Amino acid sequence: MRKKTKSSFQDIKADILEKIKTGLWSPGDTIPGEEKLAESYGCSRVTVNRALRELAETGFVERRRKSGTRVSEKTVRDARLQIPIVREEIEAKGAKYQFVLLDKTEIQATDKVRRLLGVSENAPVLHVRCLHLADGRPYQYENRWINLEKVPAARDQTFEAISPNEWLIRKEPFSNAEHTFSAALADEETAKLLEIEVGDALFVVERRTWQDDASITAVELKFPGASYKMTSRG
Amino acid sequence: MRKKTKSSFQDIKADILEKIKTGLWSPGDTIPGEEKLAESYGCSRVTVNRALRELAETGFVERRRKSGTRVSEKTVRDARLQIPIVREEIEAKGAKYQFVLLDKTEIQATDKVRRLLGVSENAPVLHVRCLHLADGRPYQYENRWINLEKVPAARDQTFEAISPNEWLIRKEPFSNAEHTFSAALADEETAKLLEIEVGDALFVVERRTWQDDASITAVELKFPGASYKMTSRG
DNA sequence: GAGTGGTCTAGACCACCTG
DNA sequence: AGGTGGTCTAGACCACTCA
Repeated sequence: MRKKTKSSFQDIKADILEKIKTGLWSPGDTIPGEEKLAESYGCSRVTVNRALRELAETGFVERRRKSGTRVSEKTVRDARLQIPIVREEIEAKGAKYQFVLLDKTEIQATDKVRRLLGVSENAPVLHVRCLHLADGRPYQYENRWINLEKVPAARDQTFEAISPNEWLIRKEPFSNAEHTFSAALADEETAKLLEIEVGDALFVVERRTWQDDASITAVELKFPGASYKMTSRG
Repeated sequence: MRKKTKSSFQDIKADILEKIKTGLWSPGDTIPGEEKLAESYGCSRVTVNRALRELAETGFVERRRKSGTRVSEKTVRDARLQIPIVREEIEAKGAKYQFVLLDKTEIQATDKVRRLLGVSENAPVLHVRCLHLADGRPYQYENRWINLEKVPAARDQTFEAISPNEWLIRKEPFSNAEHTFSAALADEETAKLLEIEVGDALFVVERRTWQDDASITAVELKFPGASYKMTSRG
């Protein structure tokens, strides 16, 4: 005899999560199969499947054919980080956004750049440096290399009306990225540009962007460390 | 007349993504409804639904009842960041992990701590400081506050065999966290502990953890900035 | 009110993994 | 070889939201 309680996959998901959180099902335990759960919840197997699939996506359980579904021995934590566009970040604070193109030079890939972009020797690369301002004060120093083999149109862009970042996002909207965060000390040039002291703390973001294994751009972003924070919830 | 091509939701997902990436469907465009797509792919509507649902979860499209599915005007990027446990991070590098408990004191919440933990005045808080070592060298300095109202058992823990972090994870495995990353300069105490110079760069992670709106712990982690990097792909 | 996505069902077949 | 999850189908009803 079935329970006639109406259940959606969300209720089932919540119920299973509850059992895990309270420790009724502990990490490492194998939980009942879809068929059994479907019967006990009085719903079809597909509904249970969806609940379990989503719990697996979130990392609460691990599923394998034949051996069944287990509660994860969760150790590493996944956090979702939103990397904002500088302009939006500044405007969100109610400040006025401006940016200044410092220079734009076509170069041949040096060793460092070749490593960053993964391009071959002597590949044409556009080096762009600019400064982003919030209410007229330096906010971020951007040091960027663009792979001209992949994005030749960048050569003809002045980057006066639109920043390289936004231009690239518009041009190649769907790419993969790798972000690296670190801390460093301001050297003389950076200090001057950001109007801070030599030796002040910098928060550094390095981003490499590619599409279909071909590198598009690599960028180094430096923020005055005393004021900048990046936050993620989850 | 239907195409008889066999399609799984993954193929459909890939096909739609392709149409978006090549610009055939541009940001802002409304794409055909599930019914139409199902017909053109020669599959059932549920299959198309799953493909679209997953694309919506990833942020490529936005869906609304009645008005349909649109290609996102994607601006901010979501990156998945994995915050490792120190011990696992060190061991993954092939180094030997050790940790030293510096001190452990029960205090009454100061203003700073009250703000971090969101507890009331004079709430009992455990302040723990420790140092994590890789191959005997300082790797991370941990400054932690634990809400004793929520985790009274922490009072009786010596934190000699197991670090506060791992103990808490075992005790309260499913909690929410907020991470904040920033850069700072080493003060005298931190420099001494991490065996670096005063004024060297520090990479700072602050994490606040809570469960059901009740704060469990807040921690400040400091790494020598010259060597530490945190990377996310996606 | 009507159109679109959101979800459910029952039954089926497949694919993978483990014993 | 058999058990478990993975996916598909056809049809159905619901819920939201826009006009």
